[in-house]
Amino acid sequence: MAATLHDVARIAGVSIKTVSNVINDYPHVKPDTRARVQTAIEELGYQPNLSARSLRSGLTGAITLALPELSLSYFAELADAVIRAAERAGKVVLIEQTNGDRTRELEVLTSPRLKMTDGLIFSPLGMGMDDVDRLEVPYPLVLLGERIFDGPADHVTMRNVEAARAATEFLLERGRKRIVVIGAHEDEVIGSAGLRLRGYREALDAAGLDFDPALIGYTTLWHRSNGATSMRALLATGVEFDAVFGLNDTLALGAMRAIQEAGLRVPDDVAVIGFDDLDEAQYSLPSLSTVNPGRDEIAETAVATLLQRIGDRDGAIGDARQILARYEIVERESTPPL
Amino acid sequence: MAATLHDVARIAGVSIKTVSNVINDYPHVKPDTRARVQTAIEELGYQPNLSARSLRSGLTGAITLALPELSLSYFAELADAVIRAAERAGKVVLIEQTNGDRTRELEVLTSPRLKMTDGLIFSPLGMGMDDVDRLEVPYPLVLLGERIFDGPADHVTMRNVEAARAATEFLLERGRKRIVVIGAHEDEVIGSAGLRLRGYREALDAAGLDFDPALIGYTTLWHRSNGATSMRALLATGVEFDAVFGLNDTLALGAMRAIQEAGLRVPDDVAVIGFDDLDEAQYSLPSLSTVNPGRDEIAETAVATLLQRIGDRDGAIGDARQILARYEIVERESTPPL
DNA sequence: TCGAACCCGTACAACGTTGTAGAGTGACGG
DNA sequence: CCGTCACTCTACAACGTTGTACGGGTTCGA
Repeated sequence: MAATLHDVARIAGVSIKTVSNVINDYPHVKPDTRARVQTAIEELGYQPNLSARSLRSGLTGAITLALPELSLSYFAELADAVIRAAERAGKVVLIEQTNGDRTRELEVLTSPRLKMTDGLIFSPLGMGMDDVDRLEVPYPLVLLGERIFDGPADHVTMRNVEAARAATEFLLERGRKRIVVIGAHEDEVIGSAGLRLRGYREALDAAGLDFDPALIGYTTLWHRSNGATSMRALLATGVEFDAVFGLNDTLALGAMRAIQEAGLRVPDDVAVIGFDDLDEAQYSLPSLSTVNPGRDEIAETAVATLLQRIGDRDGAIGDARQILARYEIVERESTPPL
Repeated sequence: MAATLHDVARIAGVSIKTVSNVINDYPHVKPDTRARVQTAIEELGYQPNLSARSLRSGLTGAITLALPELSLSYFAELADAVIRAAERAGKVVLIEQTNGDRTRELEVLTSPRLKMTDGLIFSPLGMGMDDVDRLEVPYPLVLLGERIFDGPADHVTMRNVEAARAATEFLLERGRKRIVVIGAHEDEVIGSAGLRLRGYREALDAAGLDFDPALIGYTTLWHRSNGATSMRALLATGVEFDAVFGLNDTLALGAMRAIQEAGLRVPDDVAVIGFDDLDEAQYSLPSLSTVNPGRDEIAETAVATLLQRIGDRDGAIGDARQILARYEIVERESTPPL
């Protein structure tokens, strides 16, 4: 059986509270008492019982990260970044997968399992603005993503509209005029698809170009195969274009494959840009230009914000905050200069 | 503040133990008492305090999964599968990243943070056979991977040698005779690289072909760029070959890119096969044939085995077991039939 | 020399839960 | 009519930790 404070105390010949004081670096302990206790601790290989500590303190030292699924590279890389940020703060991360399913997401928000941790970083995909009040929860919560805005919780996200506009302008500056979009969602206003499409339209407007609905490829899911399928469908319509903006990298990579299959060359005939800056974007053929939406910054900020809320037991921080990460265009082979 | 058993008991007019009995479905509770308690529970929105329950029971209902990093697709997909399997059993998963660093791995094995969970599923990359006794730990442990065999813990893994042999034979059957290997490790005997290379050699032997060291590409890391670099180096030697066996999918995808850059065609000039059956293998151009090493089965078995050990407090199960998953060749465009 | 101030350590209670022991009630058989 | 048994519920202790309150000792200045 694992050693407890009592065991250590008995061996060191002190009270359990003194042992506790040594462990928690309480200053008023005589050096030789401290040494005696330390020796006993090492001798027994004592490690504190975290359940007992949690019960006493009300804190666990863990946080939950709820996201759609780790098989999606974007979320895997996000989880990686969150775990690293948490570790730097001495916290540990528990992961829940929702599959982007609204019901499951709502479940997670009220799951008793959350009580195993001190707070939640939540990246919903199925919930929408109608569910905004479900975010009114009795524990610290930081929201990610672009499904819900102006909710009752701190929200850390990316500059979707500006970044998408910048990506589009990046193509326009390189002489491309007919830019296909892959991954649009019908009638969506917010959500990654809606916002990024808005950025695209803003860039066209600013350049005095007309928006051509024939250039928009719709697909609900954002897997690579969806990018390829959507692109093939557009190619089949015979519409003319000289560039593609994939609303995320996997779509762009799928689209790039379809373009090449059709005998067109990237980037000579068609320039391609993605969004997310996944690791694999640098290894495609040709390597994929993309938008780095500040994922590491988002993870870092989300963890820091959550820990602040956890530490702030009397609500000194105040209302929900909106925090936006910096984005950056990453130029690679798929978008050559003029 | 959150409600406790005391609050519920007061409202329902019973003792806290009766409430506890209702919650734990203890049979001898009068129906109307039960109903009264249920009502009180719902009225207060009572949820049990898991820290207290853990303290009392010694179990947390969580397990730790320690792996190199989630940014590597293989491990992201493994984590996904482990989380799903755990969830089916009502358990939750906490993830630790080691970066495949030996020191960090040894740290994780003795980290106090492990006490937050009931057991560990451990996939080391830096540790080796010399560290085998470090696996003698005072908590339930299931080992994954091929760094350590015949250790003191249950071990769930894939049939590396057989599967690699099957992949090689698959190429041989399709008329390929000079098969490059990408991803070998100098002088490695076990480890994924060592075992898969052994399978490759066994297939050659069985076919009466000589092993040609000129066909082996060495690279320590298994990222896509390493596959590309290693392949370029081999191309530069001018050695002749008609197929490539990437010791994992990312290497194979990187190698495929380098082959295509060099003006060779896949699969006409060079057939390519990988190992792991990552999601992305089906979306490359051409799509990549590969070995499905039974990842889902490994995850499922690892969780089941760990939970057995956790439930087995008096050591009834006995010695460490070795469990091997079934593999399967996945045929795609990169390896056309004869 | 004495009180104040500080240092070091202890005892006890409490966090919220569940196991154990046992008390009270009613039914039933002898 | 009494003992037994099954049922329902309660009181209490315990899991291992830390906060609070306090007691005895030393040191220092007046």
